[in-house]
Amino acid sequence: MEKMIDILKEQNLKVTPQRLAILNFLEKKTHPTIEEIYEEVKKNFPSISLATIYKNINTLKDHNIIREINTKDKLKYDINLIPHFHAICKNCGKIEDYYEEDLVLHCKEYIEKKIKKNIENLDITFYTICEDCAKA
Amino acid sequence: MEKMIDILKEQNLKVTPQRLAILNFLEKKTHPTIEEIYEEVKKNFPSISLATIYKNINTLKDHNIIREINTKDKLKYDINLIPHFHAICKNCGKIEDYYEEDLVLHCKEYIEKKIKKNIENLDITFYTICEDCAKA
DNA sequence: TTCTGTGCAAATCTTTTGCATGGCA
DNA sequence: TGCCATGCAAAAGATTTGCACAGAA
Repeated sequence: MEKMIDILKEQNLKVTPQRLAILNFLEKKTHPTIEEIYEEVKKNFPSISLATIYKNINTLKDHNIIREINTKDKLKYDINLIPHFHAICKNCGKIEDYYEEDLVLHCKEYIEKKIKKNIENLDITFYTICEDCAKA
Repeated sequence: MEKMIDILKEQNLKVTPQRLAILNFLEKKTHPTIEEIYEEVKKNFPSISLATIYKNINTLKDHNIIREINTKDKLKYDINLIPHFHAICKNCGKIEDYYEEDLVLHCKEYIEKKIKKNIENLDITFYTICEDCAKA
Protein backbone atom coordinates (compact mmCIF):
# COMPACT_ATOMS: atom_id res chain seq x y z
CA MET A 1 0.00 0.00 0.00
CA GLU A 2 2.62 2.51 1.09
CA LYS A 3 4.82 1.13 -1.63
CA MET A 4 2.23 1.86 -4.30
CA ILE A 5 1.83 5.42 -3.04
CA ASP A 6 5.55 5.98 -3.34
CA ILE A 7 5.63 4.55 -6.84
CA LEU A 8 2.90 6.91 -7.97
CA LYS A 9 4.48 9.93 -6.27
CA GLU A 10 7.84 9.18 -7.86
CA GLN A 11 6.16 9.51 -11.23
CA ASN A 12 4.25 12.64 -10.25
CA LEU A 13 0.96 10.86 -10.58
CA LYS A 14 -1.90 11.72 -8.28
CA VAL A 15 -2.67 9.15 -5.64
CA THR A 16 -6.35 8.40 -6.05
CA PRO A 17 -8.23 5.57 -4.35
CA GLN A 18 -9.17 4.14 -7.75
CA ARG A 19 -5.58 4.06 -8.87
CA LEU A 20 -4.47 2.41 -5.68
CA ALA A 21 -7.23 -0.15 -5.97
CA ILE A 22 -6.05 -1.08 -9.46
CA LEU A 23 -2.44 -1.39 -8.34
CA ASN A 24 -3.31 -3.38 -5.26
CA PHE A 25 -5.42 -5.75 -7.28
CA LEU A 26 -2.56 -6.20 -9.75
CA GLU A 27 -0.28 -7.06 -6.90
CA LYS A 28 -2.70 -9.65 -5.55
CA LYS A 29 -3.94 -11.24 -8.74
CA THR A 30 -1.38 -11.54 -11.48
CA HIS A 31 -2.20 -11.06 -15.16
CA PRO A 32 -5.84 -10.02 -15.09
CA THR A 33 -7.57 -8.66 -18.16
CA ILE A 34 -9.07 -5.16 -18.27
CA GLU A 35 -12.47 -6.65 -17.68
CA GLU A 36 -11.28 -8.56 -14.62
CA ILE A 37 -9.70 -5.45 -13.18
CA TYR A 38 -12.92 -3.56 -13.75
CA GLU A 39 -15.07 -6.25 -12.13
CA GLU A 40 -12.80 -6.46 -9.11
CA VAL A 41 -12.29 -2.77 -8.47
CA LYS A 42 -16.02 -2.21 -8.87
CA LYS A 43 -16.57 -4.25 -5.72
CA ASN A 44 -15.02 -1.47 -3.68
CA PHE A 45 -15.87 1.40 -6.03
CA PRO A 46 -19.27 0.60 -7.47
CA SER A 47 -19.33 3.89 -9.31
CA ILE A 48 -16.03 3.39 -11.10
CA SER A 49 -16.25 3.55 -14.86
CA LEU A 50 -14.56 1.31 -17.38
CA ALA A 51 -13.14 4.46 -18.96
CA THR A 52 -11.32 5.19 -15.72
CA ILE A 53 -9.78 1.72 -15.80
CA TYR A 54 -8.62 2.26 -19.37
CA LYS A 55 -7.24 5.71 -18.63
CA ASN A 56 -5.35 4.43 -15.62
CA ILE A 57 -4.02 1.36 -17.35
CA ASN A 58 -2.70 3.58 -20.13
CA THR A 59 -1.15 6.01 -17.70
CA LEU A 60 0.48 3.25 -15.65
CA LYS A 61 1.72 1.58 -18.82
CA ASP A 62 3.21 4.81 -20.12
CA HIS A 63 5.07 5.20 -16.85
CA ASN A 64 6.31 1.62 -17.00
CA ILE A 65 4.64 0.80 -13.72
CA ILE A 66 2.68 -1.98 -15.34
CA ARG A 67 3.28 -4.08 -18.40
CA GLU A 68 0.95 -5.45 -21.05
CA ILE A 69 1.15 -9.12 -21.99
CA ASN A 70 -0.20 -10.21 -25.32
CA THR A 71 -1.44 -13.76 -25.03
CA LYS A 72 -2.97 -15.48 -28.02
CA ASP A 73 -6.24 -14.76 -26.34
CA LYS A 74 -6.42 -11.37 -24.65
CA LEU A 75 -4.29 -8.55 -23.41
CA LYS A 76 -3.38 -9.00 -19.77
CA TYR A 77 -1.65 -6.80 -17.23
CA ASP A 78 1.16 -7.27 -14.83
CA ILE A 79 2.87 -5.13 -12.28
CA ASN A 80 6.38 -4.33 -13.24
CA LEU A 81 8.37 -3.95 -10.03
CA ILE A 82 10.77 -6.87 -10.21
CA PRO A 83 12.31 -8.05 -13.51
CA HIS A 84 10.83 -11.38 -14.51
CA PHE A 85 9.75 -13.28 -17.56
CA HIS A 86 6.56 -14.96 -18.69
CA ALA A 87 5.82 -18.57 -19.44
CA ILE A 88 2.45 -19.09 -21.11
CA CYS A 89 1.05 -22.60 -20.88
CA LYS A 90 0.31 -23.77 -24.39
CA ASN A 91 -2.36 -26.03 -23.03
CA CYS A 92 -4.39 -23.92 -20.59
CA GLY A 93 -3.13 -20.44 -21.42
CA LYS A 94 -2.12 -19.60 -17.86
CA ILE A 95 0.79 -17.20 -17.46
CA GLU A 96 3.50 -18.02 -14.97
CA ASP A 97 6.11 -15.57 -13.76
CA TYR A 98 9.71 -16.53 -13.37
CA TYR A 99 11.68 -14.35 -11.06
CA GLU A 100 15.10 -15.83 -11.72
CA GLU A 101 16.66 -12.43 -11.59
CA ASP A 102 20.05 -13.53 -12.72
CA LEU A 103 18.50 -15.03 -15.81
CA VAL A 104 16.84 -11.81 -16.92
CA LEU A 105 20.05 -9.98 -16.12
CA HIS A 106 22.14 -12.52 -17.94
CA CYS A 107 20.03 -12.22 -21.09
CA LYS A 108 19.98 -8.43 -20.84
CA GLU A 109 23.74 -8.18 -20.56
CA TYR A 110 24.27 -10.79 -23.22
CA ILE A 111 22.05 -8.92 -25.66
CA GLU A 112 23.61 -5.56 -24.83
CA LYS A 113 27.06 -6.91 -25.42
CA LYS A 114 25.98 -8.52 -28.67
CA ILE A 115 24.22 -5.55 -30.22
CA LYS A 116 26.44 -2.97 -28.50
CA LYS A 117 23.56 -0.86 -27.22
CA ASN A 118 21.73 -0.35 -23.98
CA ILE A 119 18.30 -1.87 -23.85
CA GLU A 120 15.24 -1.26 -21.68
CA ASN A 121 12.05 -3.06 -20.79
CA LEU A 122 13.34 -6.43 -21.85
CA ASP A 123 10.39 -8.71 -22.43
CA ILE A 124 11.00 -12.45 -22.47
CA THR A 125 7.97 -14.60 -23.14
CA PHE A 126 7.61 -18.17 -24.32
CA TYR A 127 5.23 -21.10 -24.43
CA THR A 128 5.61 -24.25 -22.39
CA ILE A 129 3.48 -26.68 -20.38
CA CYS A 130 2.63 -25.60 -16.84
CA GLU A 131 2.97 -27.88 -13.81
CA ASP A 132 -0.75 -28.51 -13.52
CA CYS A 133 -1.14 -29.53 -17.15
CA ALA A 134 2.00 -31.63 -17.01
CA LYS A 135 0.50 -33.66 -14.17
CA ALA A 136 -2.87 -34.15 -15.83
CA MET B 1 6.80 -17.84 -53.46
CA GLU B 2 7.35 -21.60 -53.68
CA LYS B 3 8.53 -21.46 -50.11
CA MET B 4 5.23 -19.96 -48.95
CA ILE B 5 3.28 -22.63 -50.79
CA ASP B 6 5.22 -25.33 -49.02
CA ILE B 7 4.73 -23.72 -45.65
CA LEU B 8 0.97 -23.62 -46.16
CA LYS B 9 0.82 -27.19 -47.45
CA GLU B 10 2.81 -28.45 -44.49
CA GLN B 11 0.10 -27.09 -42.24
CA ASN B 12 -2.71 -28.45 -44.39
CA LEU B 13 -3.86 -24.97 -45.23
CA LYS B 14 -5.32 -24.23 -48.63
CA VAL B 15 -3.09 -22.22 -50.91
CA THR B 16 -5.22 -19.29 -52.00
CA PRO B 17 -3.98 -16.26 -53.90
CA GLN B 18 -5.12 -14.00 -51.06
CA ARG B 19 -3.19 -15.99 -48.51
CA LEU B 20 -0.08 -15.96 -50.66
CA ALA B 21 -0.41 -12.24 -51.20
CA ILE B 22 -0.51 -11.67 -47.45
CA LEU B 23 2.52 -13.87 -46.85
CA ASN B 24 4.49 -12.34 -49.68
CA PHE B 25 3.74 -8.87 -48.42
CA LEU B 26 4.87 -9.89 -44.94
CA GLU B 27 8.11 -11.13 -46.37
CA LYS B 28 8.71 -7.88 -48.23
CA LYS B 29 7.56 -5.36 -45.67
CA THR B 30 8.28 -6.26 -42.09
CA HIS B 31 5.92 -5.47 -39.25
CA PRO B 32 2.90 -4.02 -41.00
CA THR B 33 -0.39 -3.46 -39.20
CA ILE B 34 -3.61 -5.19 -40.24
CA GLU B 35 -4.68 -2.03 -42.02
CA GLU B 36 -1.40 -1.83 -43.95
CA ILE B 37 -1.72 -5.45 -45.03
CA TYR B 38 -5.26 -4.77 -46.16
CA GLU B 39 -4.30 -1.66 -48.14
CA GLU B 40 -1.41 -3.43 -49.84
CA VAL B 41 -3.14 -6.68 -50.73
CA LYS B 42 -6.11 -4.72 -52.04
CA LYS B 43 -3.88 -3.35 -54.78
CA ASN B 44 -3.76 -6.80 -56.37
CA PHE B 45 -7.12 -8.06 -55.04
CA PRO B 46 -9.42 -5.07 -55.09
CA SER B 47 -12.32 -7.22 -53.95
CA ILE B 48 -10.57 -8.58 -50.87
CA SER B 49 -12.36 -7.92 -47.63
CA LEU B 50 -10.91 -6.84 -44.33
CA ALA B 51 -12.61 -9.86 -42.78
CA THR B 52 -10.53 -12.11 -45.00
CA ILE B 53 -7.38 -10.41 -43.78
CA TYR B 54 -8.43 -10.94 -40.17
CA LYS B 55 -9.37 -14.57 -40.75
CA ASN B 56 -6.08 -15.28 -42.45
CA ILE B 57 -4.00 -13.46 -39.89
CA ASN B 58 -5.67 -15.51 -37.17
CA THR B 59 -5.16 -18.76 -39.05
CA LEU B 60 -1.52 -18.00 -39.78
CA LYS B 61 -0.98 -16.96 -36.17
CA ASP B 62 -2.57 -20.14 -34.85
CA HIS B 63 -0.23 -22.15 -37.05
CA ASN B 64 2.78 -20.17 -35.86
CA ILE B 65 3.56 -19.05 -39.38
CA ILE B 66 3.33 -15.44 -38.37
CA ARG B 67 3.78 -13.68 -35.06
CA GLU B 68 2.03 -10.74 -33.48
CA ILE B 69 4.07 -7.90 -32.04
CA ASN B 70 2.50 -5.66 -29.46
CA THR B 71 4.05 -2.22 -29.72
CA LYS B 72 2.88 0.54 -27.40
CA ASP B 73 0.96 1.77 -30.40
CA LYS B 74 -0.60 -0.98 -32.53
CA LEU B 75 -0.45 -4.70 -33.14
CA LYS B 76 1.94 -5.53 -35.94
CA TYR B 77 2.75 -8.73 -37.79
CA ASP B 78 5.89 -10.53 -38.67
CA ILE B 79 6.71 -13.66 -40.56
CA ASN B 80 8.14 -16.32 -38.32
CA LEU B 81 10.56 -18.35 -40.43
CA ILE B 82 13.89 -17.59 -38.84
CA PRO B 83 14.29 -17.12 -35.08
CA HIS B 84 14.99 -13.49 -34.29
CA PHE B 85 14.18 -10.86 -31.74
CA HIS B 86 12.67 -7.41 -31.79
CA ALA B 87 14.12 -4.07 -30.87
CA ILE B 88 11.55 -1.30 -30.71
CA CYS B 89 12.92 2.22 -30.97
CA LYS B 90 11.69 4.14 -27.95
CA ASN B 91 11.95 7.32 -29.95
CA CYS B 92 10.30 6.60 -33.31
CA GLY B 93 8.61 3.27 -32.58
CA LYS B 94 10.23 1.43 -35.47
CA ILE B 95 10.79 -2.29 -34.96
CA GLU B 96 14.14 -3.76 -35.93
CA ASP B 97 14.80 -7.47 -36.29
CA TYR B 98 17.96 -9.04 -34.99
CA TYR B 99 18.86 -12.32 -36.59
CA GLU B 100 21.78 -13.20 -34.33
CA GLU B 101 20.78 -16.81 -34.36
CA ASP B 102 23.23 -17.88 -31.71
CA LEU B 103 21.83 -15.27 -29.37
CA VAL B 104 18.26 -16.53 -29.57
CA LEU B 105 19.56 -20.07 -29.23
CA HIS B 106 21.78 -19.14 -26.34
CA CYS B 107 18.88 -17.55 -24.45
CA LYS B 108 16.59 -20.46 -25.29
CA GLU B 109 19.01 -23.04 -24.01
CA TYR B 110 19.89 -20.96 -21.00
CA ILE B 111 16.23 -20.63 -20.03
CA GLU B 112 15.51 -24.31 -20.64
CA LYS B 113 18.39 -25.33 -18.47
CA LYS B 114 17.31 -22.93 -15.74
CA ILE B 115 13.64 -23.87 -15.58
CA LYS B 116 14.22 -27.48 -16.60
CA LYS B 117 11.55 -27.50 -19.28
CA ASN B 118 11.38 -27.25 -23.03
CA ILE B 119 10.13 -23.96 -24.33
CA GLU B 120 8.63 -22.86 -27.64
CA ASN B 121 8.04 -19.62 -29.48
CA LEU B 122 10.53 -17.69 -27.46
CA ASP B 123 9.76 -14.02 -27.83
CA ILE B 124 12.46 -11.51 -26.94
CA THR B 125 11.53 -7.87 -27.28
CA PHE B 126 13.01 -4.73 -25.81
CA TYR B 127 13.26 -0.98 -26.26
CA THR B 128 16.32 0.86 -27.44
CA ILE B 129 17.30 3.74 -29.74
CA CYS B 130 17.53 2.86 -33.43
CA GLU B 131 20.45 3.91 -35.65
CA ASP B 132 18.51 6.67 -37.37
CA CYS B 133 17.37 8.28 -34.14
CA ALA B 134 20.83 7.88 -32.60
CA LYS B 135 22.31 9.94 -35.44
CA ALA B 136 19.69 12.67 -35.32
C1' DT C 1 -17.26 -33.65 -54.91
C1' DT C 2 -15.99 -32.03 -50.55
C1' DC C 3 -14.55 -28.80 -47.57
C1' DT C 4 -12.11 -24.77 -46.63
C1' DG C 5 -11.73 -19.95 -47.86
C1' DT C 6 -13.77 -15.60 -49.51
C1' DG C 7 -16.62 -11.46 -49.46
C1' DC C 8 -20.26 -8.86 -47.75
C1' DA C 9 -22.98 -6.78 -44.26
C1' DA C 10 -24.24 -6.74 -39.73
C1' DA C 11 -23.23 -7.49 -35.07
C1' DT C 12 -20.30 -7.31 -31.34
C1' DC C 13 -16.55 -6.11 -28.64
C1' DT C 14 -12.91 -2.89 -27.31
C1' DT C 15 -11.09 1.42 -26.59
C1' DT C 16 -11.17 6.42 -26.76
C1' DT C 17 -13.15 11.04 -26.32
C1' DG C 18 -15.48 15.23 -24.61
C1' DC C 19 -17.20 17.37 -21.01
C1' DA C 20 -18.92 18.50 -16.47
C1' DT C 21 -17.81 17.50 -11.86
C1' DG C 22 -14.87 15.94 -8.05
C1' DG C 23 -10.84 15.69 -5.33
C1' DC C 24 -5.69 15.50 -4.58
C1' DA C 25 -1.68 18.48 -3.71
C1' DT D 1 -6.66 27.27 -5.90
C1' DG D 2 -5.00 24.82 -9.92
C1' DC D 3 -4.81 20.69 -12.21
C1' DC D 4 -5.27 16.18 -12.84
C1' DA D 5 -8.57 12.35 -12.35
C1' DT D 6 -13.21 10.52 -12.48
C1' DG D 7 -17.62 9.16 -14.40
C1' DC D 8 -20.90 9.19 -17.83
C1' DA D 9 -22.59 8.76 -22.36
C1' DA D 10 -21.56 8.77 -26.92
C1' DA D 11 -18.40 8.02 -30.64
C1' DA D 12 -15.00 5.69 -32.88
C1' DG D 13 -12.25 1.73 -33.89
C1' DA D 14 -11.19 -3.09 -34.07
C1' DT D 15 -12.59 -7.70 -34.62
C1' DT D 16 -15.84 -11.45 -35.30
C1' DT D 17 -19.85 -13.73 -37.21
C1' DG D 18 -23.27 -15.77 -40.37
C1' DC D 19 -24.26 -16.93 -44.63
C1' DA D 20 -24.14 -17.63 -49.62
C1' DC D 21 -20.95 -18.42 -53.05
C1' DA D 22 -16.35 -19.55 -55.04
C1' DG D 23 -12.50 -22.21 -55.63
C1' DA D 24 -8.62 -25.45 -54.01
C1' DA D 25 -7.72 -30.35 -53.40
